[in-house]
Amino acid sequence: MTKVNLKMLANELGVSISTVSKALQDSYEISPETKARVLGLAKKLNFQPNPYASSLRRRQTQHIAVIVPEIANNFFSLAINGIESVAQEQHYHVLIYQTHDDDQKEIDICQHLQSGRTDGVIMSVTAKTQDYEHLAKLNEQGVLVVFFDRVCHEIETAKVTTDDFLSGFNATEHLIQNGARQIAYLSISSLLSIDNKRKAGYLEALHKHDLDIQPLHIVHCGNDEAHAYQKIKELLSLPHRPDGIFASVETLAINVYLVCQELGLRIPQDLKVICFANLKTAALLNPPLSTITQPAFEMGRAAAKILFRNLCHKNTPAQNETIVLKSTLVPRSSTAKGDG
Amino acid sequence: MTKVNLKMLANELGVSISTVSKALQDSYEISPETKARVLGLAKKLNFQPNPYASSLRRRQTQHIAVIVPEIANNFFSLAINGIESVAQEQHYHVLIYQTHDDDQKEIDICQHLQSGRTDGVIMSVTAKTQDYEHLAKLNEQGVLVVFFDRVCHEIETAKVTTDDFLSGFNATEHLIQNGARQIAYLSISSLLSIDNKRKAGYLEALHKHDLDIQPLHIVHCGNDEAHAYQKIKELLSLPHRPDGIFASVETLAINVYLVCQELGLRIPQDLKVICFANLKTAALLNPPLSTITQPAFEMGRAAAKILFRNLCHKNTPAQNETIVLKSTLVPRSSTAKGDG
DNA sequence: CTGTTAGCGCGTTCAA
DNA sequence: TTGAACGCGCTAACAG
Repeated sequence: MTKVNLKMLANELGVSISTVSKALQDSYEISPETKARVLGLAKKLNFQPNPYASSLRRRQTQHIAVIVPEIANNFFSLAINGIESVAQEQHYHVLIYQTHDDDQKEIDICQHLQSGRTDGVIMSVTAKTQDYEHLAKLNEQGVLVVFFDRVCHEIETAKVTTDDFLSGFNATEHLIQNGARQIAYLSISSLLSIDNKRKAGYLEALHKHDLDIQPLHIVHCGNDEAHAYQKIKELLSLPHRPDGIFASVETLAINVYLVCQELGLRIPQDLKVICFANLKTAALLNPPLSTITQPAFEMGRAAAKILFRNLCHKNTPAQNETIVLKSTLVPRSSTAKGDG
Repeated sequence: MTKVNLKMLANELGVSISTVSKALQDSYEISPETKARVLGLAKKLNFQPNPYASSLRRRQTQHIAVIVPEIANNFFSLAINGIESVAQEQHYHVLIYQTHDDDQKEIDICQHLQSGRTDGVIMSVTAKTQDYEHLAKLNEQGVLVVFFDRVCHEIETAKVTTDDFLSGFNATEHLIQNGARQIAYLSISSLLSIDNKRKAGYLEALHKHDLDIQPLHIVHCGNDEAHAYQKIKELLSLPHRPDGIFASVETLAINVYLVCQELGLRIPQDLKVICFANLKTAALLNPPLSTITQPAFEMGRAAAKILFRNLCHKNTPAQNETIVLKSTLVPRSSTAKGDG
């Protein structure tokens, strides 16, 4: 385990350090013969330049950071998958951080990332993030930021989202077309723009179809699973129980499903349900639920691509456009594969 | 965006660079007053030491790498969650790499990680990994390696697994006790030790109960989803169709479920099924399947803890024990929440 | 208690 | 075409 570095290679070959360095970078100032000798020995000794020395000198870390509320989540893990796939192509390395939806943790992480550990950050904010200073500061420090899904509109930077208003509208209309009249909306946080947009779409659909808005039918479930379960149970135990539910994220949908099992409510006979969910999860649900699926993998890839584009043209002004991808609504009739 | 570094702080305060450095590390050789001044200015200017300069000098990267086949997988994402939680406690940073079960990609990644980018690696090997040189080399280069779940027994290092033989045995016996006699085993790869151990447990259970082993009932499904689906469909279309199935990983279980839907096979009337699966996924399946759940999060935490323990005592010989955690078998009677 | 000095390993001038 | 020298920002040995 002897250190193999530039100096060592140089000694071995009887040339100078800078010659080796240049040869390894295929510089035009080095003769083909020396290049060959250097590359030969480097291969043989399995030389890898020290990334941190390189970073220090070149002022480029080759690292990007991904900050998400939770890794063990169908949406976010798929998005990370997409990000990682682009990073590999670019020979970049991906650092992962999770906030567990704790805004203080988000602040700590961002604070740390001002150290220059990464060239860029791809993130989805916490459901509790109200203060944007830590995000603004990252930008100021020259760390490129790209938001995806849970974006922060107050910061001027690139963003990748889906068409949440339209999805919310379509989802709600889908329920209406299937006969629901008392439709509830399950929210995680009114601080999240995605949540608000989906809710706005929901309200718009109710409005269009002249349906009343029941304040009791807009339920803030939060992130805590047990709490969400309880809230949903209360909702479905109301005297004027809704006959339709729009769950704005997958975890809530699963809780709806579980509560229905407990209360003995049949889907879709007693309750029409539509939810945001990953395709694979959706395939498992039985009785089947209509679902809206976000292109999580593609969102990750898109976010990473913008980041790298901006990294490459660091001198020119960054492209701060918002990319909006389409979610897809998959209707499922419970009759298709019923086993009753 | 002026650089704030040690030199800048030193100039500003009229002291030397090393004084600032030591003060920031709360060294005993610095007077309380100067410490206060230094810390004061550092806070004010929001100084963060450059991590790469630090790493270079201290020969410690503060990075660990996690290599898994797939991030978007219930088991692995939970394990990463566990790893990340320990890393945050230790002020370490987690680099993520996925192989997509491509052994060449695994080799490339390990090759790269010999550069000294990380102090340690936590990994689950590919289903195609046969050659262990790249893993051995990592070890030789002083990069600590800890395997979890898909371990490589040929390399002498710490490992975290679950009791796969016993789980396989119990799973199979569970099916037998529920009346199955022709039990099939769905494998992903005979190169994986976990797969082989589960299969060994399965065979042992058949043996104990004097049941014949049908070669056609041991099916290598591989990693490709479509291929697995096809294989399972063929299995369930055999003239002597099995009346029980043991799926060795979650993704295969889901395919069993889907094939049953397509072929109109009822679980458990026509087919008893048991599978390895995440608890949340298991809760969704309807009709319910009996499942075996690995403590993925705890496995991740355990692996990370061993790694950090070994990192702290880098001089003393590393602890290369194998930690074996327990999986839990959750039987599910289809009568509990039937809706037929 | 503080400062001077010497690297960590690499990339990049500028001379030769 | 090559090499000597410097510095990225930081830590650590040693002097004062």
